[in-house]
Amino acid sequence: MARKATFDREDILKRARDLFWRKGYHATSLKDLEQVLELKPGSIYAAFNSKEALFSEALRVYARGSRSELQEALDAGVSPLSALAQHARSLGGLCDQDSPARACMLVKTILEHPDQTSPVRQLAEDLMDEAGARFVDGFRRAKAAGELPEGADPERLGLKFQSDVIGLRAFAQRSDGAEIVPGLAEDLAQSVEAMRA
Amino acid sequence: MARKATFDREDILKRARDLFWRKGYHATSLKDLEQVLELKPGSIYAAFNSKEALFSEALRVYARGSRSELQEALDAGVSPLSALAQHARSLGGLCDQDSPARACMLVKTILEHPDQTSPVRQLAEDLMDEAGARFVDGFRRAKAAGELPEGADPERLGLKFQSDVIGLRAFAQRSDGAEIVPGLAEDLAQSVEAMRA
DNA sequence: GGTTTATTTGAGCGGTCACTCAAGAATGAA
DNA sequence: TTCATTCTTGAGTGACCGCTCAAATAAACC
Repeated sequence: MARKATFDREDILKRARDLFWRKGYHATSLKDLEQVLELKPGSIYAAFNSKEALFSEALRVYARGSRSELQEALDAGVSPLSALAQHARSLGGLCDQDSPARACMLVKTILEHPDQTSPVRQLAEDLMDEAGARFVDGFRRAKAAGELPEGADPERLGLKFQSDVIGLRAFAQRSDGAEIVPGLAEDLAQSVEAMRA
Repeated sequence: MARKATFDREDILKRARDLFWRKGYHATSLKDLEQVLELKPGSIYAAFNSKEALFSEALRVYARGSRSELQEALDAGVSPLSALAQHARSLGGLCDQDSPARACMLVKTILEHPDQTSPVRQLAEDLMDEAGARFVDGFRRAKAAGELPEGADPERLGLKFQSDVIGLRAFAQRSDGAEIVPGLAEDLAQSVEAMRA
C-alpha cells in the first residue's frame, strides 16, 4: 500500500466553500485558495483536478448544509407552516452572525455565470431547483395538514417564498442590512402564518 | 484647436453597461471591452482612466436608465399605488425581452464585491439606496393620496417592495424563469393593489 | 497649406492567472 | 530494512490580465 492524504477533505471543502461564497468564483484566485486551504497547488490539483471542480464540490457542500435546517424542522412533525414561518424568522438574524456572505451562494453563482451551458451554472440551477422543491413540499404538507385553504396552490406559494427569501438575503448583503432585514424577515414570517386557514 | 473624439461617449457607455451587466465586473476583460466598444486600449484609458472608473460610469448609466420608468409613472399624476403595481406587473415580461441580464446590475455588483469599502461597491449601494427611496416615496404618495390605511408604514412597504423586486429579478435569471416569473410578478402586483384602503 | 493640439493606435509592459510536473518525503506491506 | 506506492512540494509554464506610451493620424485654427 501507500501513503494517505494528511488533510481532512471535508474540512478543506468547507474552507473552500466559505472563500468562494464570500468572494465569488472569478475573484477567488488559486493563490487565495492555497493560503486558505493551506495546500500547495499540486495538492489541490491532485485532490480536485481543477478550480471549477473544486468550486462544484464546494457548492454541493453549501447546498447540503443549507438543506438540513428547514428539512429537519419539516420532518420533525411540527406544523409545516410553522416550520416555514420559523425559517423566515431566522433570516432576521442574518446580519448578526459573521457568515462568509449573507446572500445565497447558489444565487451568487447563477448571477455570476451568464452562460447557461456552463457546468457550474447548471449545477447551481439544479441545486436551486431542489431547494425550491423543498419549499413547495413544505406548503404541500401544510395543505395536507389542513393549514391552508382549499384553493391554495402550494407550488406557487413555495416558489414565491423562495423568491422572497432570495430577495431578503440579497438585501441583507448591503452594509445597512442590519437596520432593515429583521423587520423584513418578521413581515415574511407573519405573511406565512397569516395563510393559516 | 484640435481634434474631437470620434466616438459617442453615451453610446460607448451603454455598450459597456450591457457587457458589464451581463458578465459582471471580474469576468469582463479589457479584451472583451475593446471588442464590444470597438476601441483600442489607449482610447479606453484616455477616455475613462481605468476599468473601474469605466464600470462606475456604466453603473451610473444603468441606474439613470432604471430610474426613469417608475419615476415617470409616479410623476404623471396617476394613482401612485397603480404606478407601483404596474411596475411590478411589468416585471412579468422580464424573460421575454433579451436584456443583457434579468437581475438588477446594482445587486449583481454588490454581490460580486464583498469588500464594503471598495469604491464600486459603495457606488452600487448608494444607487440602490436611491432606488429604495423612490419606492418609499411612491408609497408615501399613495398614503398621502388616501390609498393606504392610516397605519401603513410607507418606509417599510417601500423596502419590502424593493426586496420583492430584487428576489423576482434574481429568480428571473434562472433558465426556467419564463415559466415562473410572470405568475410571481402578477402576485406581487396584486398584493400591492390589495393594499388599497 | 502649415501649424497646433488633440485623438488613435497597437506593440508591449510587469504582473498574475490557472495549472503542471519532476523530485522529495512519508507511509504501509513484505 | 527495503521496496512500492502515493502524497507533497514549489519553482516554473504559457497565457492572459489591466494598463502604458511613443509614434502615427486627423481635425480645427491661421
